[in-house]
Formats: sequence, structure tokens, C-alpha cells
Amino acid sequence: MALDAAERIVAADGYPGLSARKVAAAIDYTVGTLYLVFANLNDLVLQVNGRTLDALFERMAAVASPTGAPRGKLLALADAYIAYAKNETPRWNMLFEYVAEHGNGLPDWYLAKLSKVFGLAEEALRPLADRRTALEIQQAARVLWASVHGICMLKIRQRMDLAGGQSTEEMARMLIDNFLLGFGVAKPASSKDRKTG
Amino acid sequence: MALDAAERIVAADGYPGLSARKVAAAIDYTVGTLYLVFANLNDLVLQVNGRTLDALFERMAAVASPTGAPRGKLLALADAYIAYAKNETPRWNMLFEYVAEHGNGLPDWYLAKLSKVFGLAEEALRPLADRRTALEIQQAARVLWASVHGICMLKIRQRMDLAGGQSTEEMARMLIDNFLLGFGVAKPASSKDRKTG
DNA sequence: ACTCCTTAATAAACAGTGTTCAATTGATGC
DNA sequence: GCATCAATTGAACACTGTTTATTAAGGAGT
Repeated sequence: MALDAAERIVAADGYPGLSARKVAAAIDYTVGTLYLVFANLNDLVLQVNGRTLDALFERMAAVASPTGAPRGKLLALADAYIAYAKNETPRWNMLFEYVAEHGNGLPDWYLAKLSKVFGLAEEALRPLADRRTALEIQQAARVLWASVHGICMLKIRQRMDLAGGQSTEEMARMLIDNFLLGFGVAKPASSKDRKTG
Repeated sequence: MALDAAERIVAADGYPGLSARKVAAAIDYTVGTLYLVFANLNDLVLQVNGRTLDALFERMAAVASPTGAPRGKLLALADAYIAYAKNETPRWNMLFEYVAEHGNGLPDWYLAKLSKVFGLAEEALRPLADRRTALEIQQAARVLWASVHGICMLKIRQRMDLAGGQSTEEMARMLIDNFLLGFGVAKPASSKDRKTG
């Protein structure tokens, strides 16, 4: 499949190294043939991104035990997200290098995959339903997730040593701990109860 | 100057619409001449980005009154950041679409500009120096700033309606309020003391 | 066996990209 | 007038995404 080849190329040479001719050559076809299957290269990229979201969801769902305290679950989710971003950096980067066409945004099936990933954070916060409204929980989950993403982004994309010596995981932990404290979740007595990878 | 022309092109056509020949034509020169001034197009982009960081710093510094409570200052900074991202979206986007060359990261002068922006958040948190160590404040500032950036990113880049009906400003506010609460800053009595638009 | 039709795939072309470099210009000093 | 030197050019190279007329292949119907 063309998508497999595209993933290999991106993993090896990054998003800028991806070209229609390279993908076509990798599957022993001509560029023209590629355009019979995909509307354009953006379309191909979007489909690869869809697969990336699926992979991301699976990795994160694997570490989110169905039961458990919000804090532990969120930290596990964040670590899984960060691990994926670190291990599959080019693919992860491509998720955000893709820019939607002018006018019409992302297709529905893609948005569905996105919100499936977001849903994991939401689910982790659900035990707070007795203290917070459903809307508040949904909003908090998305704020938290966007924030974890932002931390990941700045660390990996700009690879900056501006983080004050903190690792990505430590920054995510600081964020989640303080946010949850403010949101009404008490911090466990010992703050050293979890290794940060 | 070539940088002025490049900024105009990016503002009009976005980062993908920027090309060496367009910049050269806009200043009535040839591409060859451009390459006597800039090592390559990435170099030009980096310098434009440097200017963008300067502009961003000025806008943010303008709303950060020298004295004031951390919460109010941070909210003002976040609003200024979001406003800039919304008003100058293509330029702001380019800040993060630029990818550093393989191997060597960003140059020192660029990192200095970046940390100058981060410094504003740090400064806003400085009144907490009696309760927190300098390192904790530095780390918190960077965590917060990366998070605000992440919120901005997801809203603007993927323009998603996945935010649960919240505006970017509301999300930033939710983040800052809860984080600060956890970090040891009491929330003012009324939560409607500041308009968000 | 011989058409007819559909489908798959191609090669070639077009306009654009970043980047380089031999050749040309213009002005300066002598 | 002539030589020198820096600034500037235009053309070239190897790419890019995308389109399209043309070819090849395989059945279906007679």
C-alpha cells in the first residue's frame, strides 16, 4: 500500500523528504498512478495522519486502565503521548505540519479520530462528575490535553534547553498536578510515588 | 529590505506562498542577489521569525504592567499572545513551521529572543518568590507558557470545534486559574472581574 | 478469432520550487 | 583610457505537485 511506503519515507526523511515520486517509486508505480488513488498529496498526508492518530490512540488506550484515579491516569496518558512523540517524531510532527486547505477544514472522519484521542483524557476525569459538571470536565480535559501537547511541541520542535532543566515528562507532571489541585483533586501524600520514565 | 517584503508576502499568502523569487521580485532584484544576503531561504525565514518574536515581545510587554498580581498579569499576557496569534496568524504560524536543520539547533540570538518572551511569564510569577524557589518559578512559567501556546496552537491550526464551545481565551483562563490555584495562588472572590474578549 | 469496451498504468509535459555560478554590468582608482 | 573590484544578473540544474493524452491489458459479445 502507498500509505505504508509513505510512512516509511516520513520515518526516514521526515515530512519535507516526502514526495509523490518517492512514494510512487517505493511501490514500483508512477506518479500518475498515485493521483488515481489520492486526490493530491495533501490527501495522502491526511490519510497517513489518520493512521498516526489511530496508533496514538492505541498506545494511549493501552496504558489507561479502565479504573483508577484521575491523576494517575492522566499522568500515564501524558507519558504515553510524550513517548510516542519522542519515538516517532517525524510522524508526530507531520500531524501538525499539515495545514488544512483554505476554507474547508478537516474532514469529519479525521475530527472523529481526533476527538477519540481527546476522549481518553475526558474519561480519565470522569470520576470527578460528582463535583463538576459534564461540560466542565470536557473543557478541562481539552485544556489539559492541549497543554500537554504544547509542552511536547516546544520541547521537541524547538528542542530548546529553555525548560529550566526539566524533562518533558516532568513538565507535564507539573502541569497536571497543579491543574488538578486547582480543579479539586488532592495530590497524593508522597510526590515520589511514580517514576517518570 | 528583503525582510519587509517577506513579511508582506507571508501575511498575504502564508508561509507556503513564500518563495525566493517572489521576495526578490518584490524588492526588484533577482534570486541570485537574495542568495548573496541570505545563506538560504531557511535563513531568511529564521530572521523574519526573529522579528516576529520581537513584535510579540513588545505587544506582550505593553500589557504587562510592572506591578500587579500574578494572575492578572498572566491572563493579560495570555490574551495578548492569543490576540497576536489571531491577528497575525500566518506570521505566528511560521514561527512553528520552521524546522531547524538536522543536527545543529536554533542559533543563540534566536534562543535569546525566545527566552525573552518566556521571561515575561517568569516575571509575572516572581511575587511568589516567598513561597516558591526561583527554579520552581522558572519552571512553572515555562510550563504555563508552553501550555498557553498549545491551546492557541490547536485552536488556530486545526481550527477545531473540539473545544467544547470554549474560546481560546476561556481555555487559557481555565488553565491559568486552576494551575495557579494548585501552585498556591488564591483566586479572587469574583471570577467575573475581567472581561475575556 | 475478431472486434468493442473498460480499466490500469504510463510517459511526457507544465509551471513552479531552492540553489548555484559563469558572465555581465557599473563604478572606482590610476 | 584602462584596469580592478564589487554588485548584479540570467541561465542552468535538479527537484517539486499535478494533469492528460496515449498506450497496454483483459474480458464480453458475436
